[in-house]
Amino acid sequence: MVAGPTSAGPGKDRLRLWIRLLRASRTIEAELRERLKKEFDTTLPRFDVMAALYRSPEGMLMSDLSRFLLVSNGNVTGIVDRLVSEGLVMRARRNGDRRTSMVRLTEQGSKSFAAIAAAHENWVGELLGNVSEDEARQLTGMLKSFRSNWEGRE
Amino acid sequence: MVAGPTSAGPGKDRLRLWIRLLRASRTIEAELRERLKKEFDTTLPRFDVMAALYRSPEGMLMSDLSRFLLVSNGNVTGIVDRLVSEGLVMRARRNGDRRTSMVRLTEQGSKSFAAIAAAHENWVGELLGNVSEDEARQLTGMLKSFRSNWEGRE
DNA sequence: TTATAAAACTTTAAGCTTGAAATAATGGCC
DNA sequence: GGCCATTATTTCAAGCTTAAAGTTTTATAA
Repeated sequence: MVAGPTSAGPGKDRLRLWIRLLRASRTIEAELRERLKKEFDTTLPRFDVMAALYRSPEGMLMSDLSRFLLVSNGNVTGIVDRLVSEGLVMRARRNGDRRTSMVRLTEQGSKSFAAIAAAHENWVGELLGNVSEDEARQLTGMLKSFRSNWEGRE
Repeated sequence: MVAGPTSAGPGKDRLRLWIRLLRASRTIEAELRERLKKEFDTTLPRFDVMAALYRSPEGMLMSDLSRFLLVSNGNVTGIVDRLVSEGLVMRARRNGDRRTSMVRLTEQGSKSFAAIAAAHENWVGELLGNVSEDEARQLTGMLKSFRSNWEGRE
């Protein structure tokens, strides 16, 4: 979805907006992915999972992770598997329900993430450098405002 | 990159903006992907390639496609291979340079794309329904304005 | 010329991603 | 208790994606 509208007409402005939105996020995403790889030998999906877990020290269910990250269940399984094998994440069995397990960062994972997150924030600040903090707040508000349109869809 | 900032401080507003941008585009992208699959049995990457080719009836080089779509060379090879095997796209040998070939839509591909693109535009109009055309133009302008920051970075 | 570098692609290995099917455990309900 | 739907997760096949290595062709230039 990176190409432009193929003709003129009503509704084209929204299509243009969508295309710009997509190009912007893809460009930034590609740059962040590359830096995560080069500087920390990790990936964006791993970073995403660790970021989610960092916010929930008590842990998260696989389905929580999947819902929060907007990706499929099976996807999360694979990423968590790899993080576990790297010692950054652990699955804790639960007494109540043997179908589920709480996933949380190990101590090593938590330390590791804190370092990456700091760099990550600086990168984003740099990549969005010519958006003033005011503009950033304004844009964020606009994005928030039209979020309601698809909220709860997925 | 879907999680929120892990603490407060300067630069946080840009991080919040980035996270909202990413969530917005991922949500819309997921919805479009699902509809492309259900309604037309195709995928977003295929649609992207076809959209690019539709704009260039004379054809595009693989490297043009790759640059335009912001994806790697090898990636485009695979997608075009599949589109060729489906009869939607063709590689035309060139006399001048035997390393390259012009990739373009077949007649079937062109017809097929036109139908999908019409639906696609309606979907985007619907998903961004509560952004007025005015707001859309305004947001588009803002996104364009801070594009210069990473322009040409790739 | 004829090496040698550069350009355009393709191939490969590893990982990400989805949707669908399979497993396993739980929670009603008779 | 025993059946049955539901829930939570994993597995699977197919396709997407990248970076890096490999191939073929073209351009440079000594």
